[in-house]
Amino acid sequence: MTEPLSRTYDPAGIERPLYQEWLEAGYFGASAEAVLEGARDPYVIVIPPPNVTSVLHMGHGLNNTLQDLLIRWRRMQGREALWVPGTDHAGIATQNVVERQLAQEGLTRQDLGRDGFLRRVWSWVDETRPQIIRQLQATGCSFDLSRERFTLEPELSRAVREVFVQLYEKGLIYRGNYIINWCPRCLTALSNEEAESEEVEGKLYHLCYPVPEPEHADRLPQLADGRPYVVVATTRPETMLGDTAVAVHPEDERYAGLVGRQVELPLTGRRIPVIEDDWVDREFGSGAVKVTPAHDPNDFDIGRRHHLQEIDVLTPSGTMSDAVPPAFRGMDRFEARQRVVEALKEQGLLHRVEEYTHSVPRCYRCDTVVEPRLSEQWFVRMEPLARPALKASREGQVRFTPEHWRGVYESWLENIRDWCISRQLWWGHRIPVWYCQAEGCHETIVAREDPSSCPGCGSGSLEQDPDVLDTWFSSWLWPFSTLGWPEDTADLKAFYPTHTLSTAPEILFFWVARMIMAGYEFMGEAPFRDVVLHATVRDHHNRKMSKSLGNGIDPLEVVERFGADALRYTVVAGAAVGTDIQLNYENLEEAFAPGRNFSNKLWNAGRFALMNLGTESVKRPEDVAGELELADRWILSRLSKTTGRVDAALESYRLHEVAEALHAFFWGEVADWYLELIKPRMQGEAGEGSREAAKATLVAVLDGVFRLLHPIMPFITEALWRRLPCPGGEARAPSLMVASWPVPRPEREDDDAEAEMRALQELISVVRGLRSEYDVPARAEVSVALVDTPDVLQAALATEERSLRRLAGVGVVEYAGGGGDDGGAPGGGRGAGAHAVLRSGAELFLPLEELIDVDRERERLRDELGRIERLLTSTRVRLGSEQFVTRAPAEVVAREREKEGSLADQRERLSRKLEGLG
RNA sequence: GGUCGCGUAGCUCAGUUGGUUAGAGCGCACGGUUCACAUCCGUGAGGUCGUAGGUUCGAGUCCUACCGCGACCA
Repeated sequence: MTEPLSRTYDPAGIERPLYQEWLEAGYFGASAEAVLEGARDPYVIVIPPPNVTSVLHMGHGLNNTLQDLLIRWRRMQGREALWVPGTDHAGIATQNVVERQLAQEGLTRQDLGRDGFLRRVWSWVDETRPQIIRQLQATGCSFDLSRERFTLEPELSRAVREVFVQLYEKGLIYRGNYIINWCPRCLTALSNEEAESEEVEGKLYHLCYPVPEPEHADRLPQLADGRPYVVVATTRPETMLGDTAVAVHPEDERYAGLVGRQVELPLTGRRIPVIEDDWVDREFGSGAVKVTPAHDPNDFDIGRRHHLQEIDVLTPSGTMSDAVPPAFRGMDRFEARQRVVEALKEQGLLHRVEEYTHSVPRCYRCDTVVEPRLSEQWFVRMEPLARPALKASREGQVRFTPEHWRGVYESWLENIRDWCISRQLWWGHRIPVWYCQAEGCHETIVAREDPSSCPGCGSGSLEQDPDVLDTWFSSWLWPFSTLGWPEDTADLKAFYPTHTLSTAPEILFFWVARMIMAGYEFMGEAPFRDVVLHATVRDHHNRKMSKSLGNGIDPLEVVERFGADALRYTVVAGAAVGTDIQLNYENLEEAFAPGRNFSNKLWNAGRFALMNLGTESVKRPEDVAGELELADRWILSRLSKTTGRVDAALESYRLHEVAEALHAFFWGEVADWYLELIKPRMQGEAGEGSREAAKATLVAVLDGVFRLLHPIMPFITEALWRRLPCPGGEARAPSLMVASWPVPRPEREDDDAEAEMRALQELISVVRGLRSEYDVPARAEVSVALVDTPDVLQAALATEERSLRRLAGVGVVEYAGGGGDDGGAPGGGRGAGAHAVLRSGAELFLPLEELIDVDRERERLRDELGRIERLLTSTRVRLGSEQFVTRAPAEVVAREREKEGSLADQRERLSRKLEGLG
């Protein structure tokens, strides 16, 4: 690709061919041999596998940009960089999507049967998987496609089965009847993490349970018919049909006589015991609690402690079961709620109803209200797995960015609960458990290979557990299953443990914590060193982007309209550590303006530079050291310092700072100043030596800044970089992707040059400001007179006076020694004009006889004087304090004294000028 | 209810261990287009850094309380 650069920036035109070229050149691939032979240090990231259900959203756009940035940076540093791509089978979500498709054809999954349904899902997934990879590629992802993985492929399924069997054999997997979260729409159990709580304004119903033996209840209130009663409160009145006790605190005197007696459970004709349990909060409501062991986790615990009956009043689809009185059977749970309340009211047993804000758990895949429900499921005992994962964080083997997530992670592990891993779905890893069907044999077989007969009785009549495993039960193995585990592969040896995991904070528990546990359990060490929790992408109303709100942004549309580089730059620059990123989905032009504008600037400035450089050979700055001018020394110094800053920011994952530093350098220094300063030199107006020095410097600077920018904006930088002339005809890497990462060059850092340039920039800016202030016509030249020009500025002007003329529209420049009577207005400046005092101390006068408004000038100078005086006062107050002088570091005091001197001088000069105006 | 985070320019946000005259992008206003770029150039307006105390020679930065917002866990 070396045809001439197009006049306007055309992202599609450069991105597609470049990506193809990189792919074919094999730059994305990593070699295990290179690592095992000790030739290179590995740097490894495994992708958080996108769900096969989803088209890419901006969360992916952001996260994969961050990963690609890190991978490209480390690759350029010479590390053997491996980024493992892949996708996740996403059990519930995928099954839901395909079932919805079937529904449109009037079919259910039962119509197709298990095998037929799975074939259908596979054929759909076979389309979406490559689609997702293609979408990621469009954003420039440089992952190693030869290592692409899918959680449900045979190799990874083998890892899942191995893990299940190992944990079962260690006694860490068990099956039992416990309270789980049940989605009545998906008809499956969910883990606690999959039931997402949402605050709602609901109601708290206070119900009356009559006490049939009044002699023990003299402290209780009485119903109209004289019966005493106990009040219990609930947000789910329909569950009262499954109550099997009322619990009170053992030390609650109000109910002392009642413990061990019974109360009537309304509507059911049942009587239930009053029990005592420490768990009850005496302060909450009446202090008495209804206990529904089959439908509430806390009640379940109480129930087990007191051996209470567990009555399941719901069917799997959320209707009332046969365990309730006939009047309610078959009724939907929410209708039953109303009917129970009405019935209680009729009987005078509804004490009161209060507005109440509480949280309601919903299914994270379909948003249906989840029911806590007693059910027989498979669980992982988590406490032993959590211990090393907790230690890893406490001792720093695993680090979090931003750091505060560490606390969130640790507190989750400290209060870990067992993990319900069975799902009543078809799409997923089938649980490797078989039950012997032979008469009298109750053998349960857990096996790596499908068994053909029962090891207990020899019967061939085996039935496999119909359920599948939680999707996360495969995802938690991802960092090593993708590398070939349980085989002891070269990849595993070379690339495990990985280095950085970048993901969204919302899956810290679901995924990150469990991966760390699995890493220690099966590999003996953490799966990665650094966990980067990135920003959440929100819309301009600060709402999370979601499909249901319709406020999402399609990254592909952004890539098509503005380019992958623009997308990447925008999200990197927008996502500061620890903050969210806001993007307006209704106005993509505005939302992606930062990246779009910067891409365009890079293109145009780069194209301009290349045009000027032409095709002649160039030298290295070191080869023309004697010819380097102020601007050259300055920009080389700035490049070195920017390189150091970018490096430090990358090392500590302050990625937005990388973008910011490079934007400020390229646009604010290279394009706005350096390119402007060297325009005449490039034309040869200052002689051949000057031209060569400018060219050598320009090439060195562009080479450096393109390398530094490449991880963020790989396409534009590559397109421009490969057209740069090679200094001294040296060989250059075939692609910027595999060019070396720049290091700071301390020998090029030049504080004098920087100070001189600062003085020159200030002068030019002030002249421009005064021109603008007094509406000097754009093309009119002004004269300037300078008094008491300090050395730095003098030095700058000695070589750059022509730049002052050109960049500030200045004709005549006069210098004067200052002091004396002609004070603020030397030489031709005796008439009216604009005055300024520079920070460096120089006085500036612009004769503007026709344009000047003396009153306005006076006011302007007074404002400036006021500002300087305020600063001077605060500086003097500080310096006047002996405490400050003695206690503050000498360096700070010196700086303060210097400031005082400069401010006092500025004040002096400004007041003289004011007096001069009369 | 518990834990944590956040309140800096009209908007979105930087501001690394307390120490240059508090910054950027977007937006806005004014001026500018023959030769890199109007996705641009130049200039400018706009901030008592949520409120009140405290620690300190010195606080946007540390501490406490309060107000407002958010997240996670119950």
